[in-house]
Amino acid sequence: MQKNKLKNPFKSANHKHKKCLQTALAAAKKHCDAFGLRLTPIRYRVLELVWQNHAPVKAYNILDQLKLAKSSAPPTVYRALDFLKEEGLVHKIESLNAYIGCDNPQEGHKSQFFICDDCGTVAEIADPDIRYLLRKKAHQFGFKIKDEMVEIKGHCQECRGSAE
Amino acid sequence: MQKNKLKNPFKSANHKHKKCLQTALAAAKKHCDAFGLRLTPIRYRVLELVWQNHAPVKAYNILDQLKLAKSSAPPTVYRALDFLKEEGLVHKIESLNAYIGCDNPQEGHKSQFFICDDCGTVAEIADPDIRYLLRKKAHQFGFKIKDEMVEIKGHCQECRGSAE
DNA sequence: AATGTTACGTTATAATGTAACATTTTCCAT
DNA sequence: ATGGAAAATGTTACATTATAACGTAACATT
Ligand SMILES: [Zn+2]
Ligand SMILES: [Zn+2]
Ligand SMILES: [Zn+2]
Ligand SMILES: [Zn+2]
Repeated sequence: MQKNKLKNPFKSANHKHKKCLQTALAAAKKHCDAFGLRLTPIRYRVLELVWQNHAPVKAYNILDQLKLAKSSAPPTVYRALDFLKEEGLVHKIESLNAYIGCDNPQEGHKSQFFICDDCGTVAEIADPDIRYLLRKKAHQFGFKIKDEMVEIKGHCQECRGSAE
Repeated sequence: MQKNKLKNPFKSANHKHKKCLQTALAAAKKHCDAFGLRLTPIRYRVLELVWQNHAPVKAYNILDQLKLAKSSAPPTVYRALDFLKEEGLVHKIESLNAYIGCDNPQEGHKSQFFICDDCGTVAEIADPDIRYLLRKKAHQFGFKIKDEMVEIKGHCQECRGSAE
């Protein structure tokens, strides 16, 4: 197993989040342009709302915020989320029924999530060692992997520090 | 990384499932006896229904089957499931919102699940290599793991064989 | 018997997610 | 440019999953 260097994927509490948001929105535009996909106003707005921070956002929370501008119904949100998921621009955190923006849409969509139970922040990593090991294990009993969900709950470094 | 031998954790389609059921129920009784816990008729019945096969069972499916005997409501099922989860006798498959009996309640409750999209069968493994790797990765950025969800979707050996 | 504790019953409702169909907008070939 | 197909959105209704709140029953301890 090779050494894959891993810097802390958690964002510090005082990072400049506006930059995260802008980067994500720009990357989404670029992605959709490149593939001839339509990042419509609704989709763009939903993506923006998913990216309001690094904690997962619930579909009905997004819906409430859409309603502030104009009357909307659940399918509006779920359609936009489905599109964004499909394109790897957001991920669903299954254990929370909530959605989070993808850091790195271009590099494939199989990631692992570390979720801080204290601050709610989620860190996404796409670690080749983990994926390799899962594939190796699956191979041992003839299982062919199509999709992977790895969601790890616990306490992030910042929250552990401040808890003492 | 040591070699952990891994036999196929999937049950073949024609295995003697009555035995799985009996073993699980006996293990549950033993566990509850040992810890002074009450495996009441409702809890026992719900466990039995969770174990009707090796595919995850939905709460409202269990509820429907309880209703055949007597009028029941959602809290009845969810309370029983909560108890059984707490004791590691069943697991919730988060990506399916469904429940499955635990093969091996005594050895801790952190497992990985391999889910066949074709036959619905779920295999549970408790692989130390996977857990070790996740802990190692988490440690690299100061994350303290409290809970782990690893749910892998794909096609089991039997279904792959018959698909050709 | 009185008390505390755990489990269960019951009703209502919250939270999450889809089906189905009508309407509008966009795209693109003529 | 323009008509028709395809894609996206609007709208209503509904399905599914889960919990809150409150009361009662069963069981154990004193
Ligand atoms: Zn940020
Ligand atoms: Zn934290
Ligand atoms: Zn079996
Ligand atoms: Zn299968």
